[in-house]
Amino acid sequence: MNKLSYGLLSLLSTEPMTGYDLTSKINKFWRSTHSAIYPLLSELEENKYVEFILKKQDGKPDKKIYNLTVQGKEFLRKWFISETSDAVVRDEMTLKLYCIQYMDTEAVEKLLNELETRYKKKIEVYKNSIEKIRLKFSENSRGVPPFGAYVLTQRILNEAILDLKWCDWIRDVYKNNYCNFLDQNFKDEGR
Amino acid sequence: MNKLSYGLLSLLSTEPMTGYDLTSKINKFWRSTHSAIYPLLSELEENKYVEFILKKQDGKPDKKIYNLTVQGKEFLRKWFISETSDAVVRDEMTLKLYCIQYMDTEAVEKLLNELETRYKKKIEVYKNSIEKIRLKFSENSRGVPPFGAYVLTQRILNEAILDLKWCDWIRDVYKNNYCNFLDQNFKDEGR
DNA sequence: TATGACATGTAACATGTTACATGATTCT
DNA sequence: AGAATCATGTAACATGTTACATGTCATA
Repeated sequence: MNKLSYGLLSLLSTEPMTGYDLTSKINKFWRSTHSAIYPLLSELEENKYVEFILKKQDGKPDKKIYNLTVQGKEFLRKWFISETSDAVVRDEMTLKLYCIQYMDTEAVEKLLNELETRYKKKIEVYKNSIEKIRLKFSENSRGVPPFGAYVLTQRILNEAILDLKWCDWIRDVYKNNYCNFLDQNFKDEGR
Repeated sequence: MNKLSYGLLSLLSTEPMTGYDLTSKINKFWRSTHSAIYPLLSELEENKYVEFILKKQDGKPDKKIYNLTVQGKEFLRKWFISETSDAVVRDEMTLKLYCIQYMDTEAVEKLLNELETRYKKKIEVYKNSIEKIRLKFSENSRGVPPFGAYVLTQRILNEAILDLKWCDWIRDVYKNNYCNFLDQNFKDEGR
């Protein structure tokens, strides 16, 4: 089983959704595209872990609203308590920073500015996401509270805030002639 | 060009290395395996971005010690100042946490314990890595100081420390009957 | 009038992982 | 005695990305 398939079941445990919805929701936590998701949904359906009801629309293609089956729920539970595999992280930024001392100051400045802009934007986006979850839940308290999405969004926000501080730290150490960088510890004062 | 290829050039900018060395070093920041790296190294060599000298050994296969060429250095610089693509993150843990409110307390406890153990171990490992960099540099000050590896290692350590606090926070909110989770903000007191 | 959201799907290509293959030396 | 480290490589398979394909409606 593809890990992404479990992810789809996981999202469907909170509410019935279309492949389109799944694509946009899962992308906040797990990089993927609709081209990967639609075939997996078909496979899950063949294996009777999900089923869908067709909702006819005009103008747009008909919607397939997927839902977990009983087998899907059992399957989800088994996976949940099974061993969790390590995170796969591939961030081009890290590859670039590895050769930072090989590059001239101008190039380094450019990269650090790019990173800071990125993290600032991320912080804004995910702060808004949390606000949205808050609002949605206080508006209509029926339905299951999106606890999973909430804690995961909070994690991404935490990380982005920390990364921004880290950028600042790098700039400091770099400016202080990084040859004595070992004397300059990272200090996180919290928030 | 494959991103990983740039990563190999980036590592080689700090010192000449074998494919074996590259595999172990890059894996701290970018998930990959030797089966992907060796073919890319051959490709880089064909394109004259790297060259190697053969070091004969007995018992073990001969070593190929790779080094950047002038073209490789130019190529590295161009990449460094080009736009950086977004990080690809795929962490099974996040997929599991999404359906946390769907699972029973026992299963949730099991997962949170697993995560905490993992983060604690990571913190230890990367604290040691930083110590090693420190020691290595204070011992022999010849050679380029590994500034890139240092700041990247620090970042991973930061993240693991934060994730551990985050786990703690989740447990708190979860125990307090997570239905009113929206009143419970994550607070990072720093360290 | 062009872009983006909605909505589903396939095909071609690129990339990544696991297993196969070999084999000495050192540590537990 | 068995596992880990060193050291390189290939083959088969799994997975992921980009481009192709279609078409309406709302917004800028």
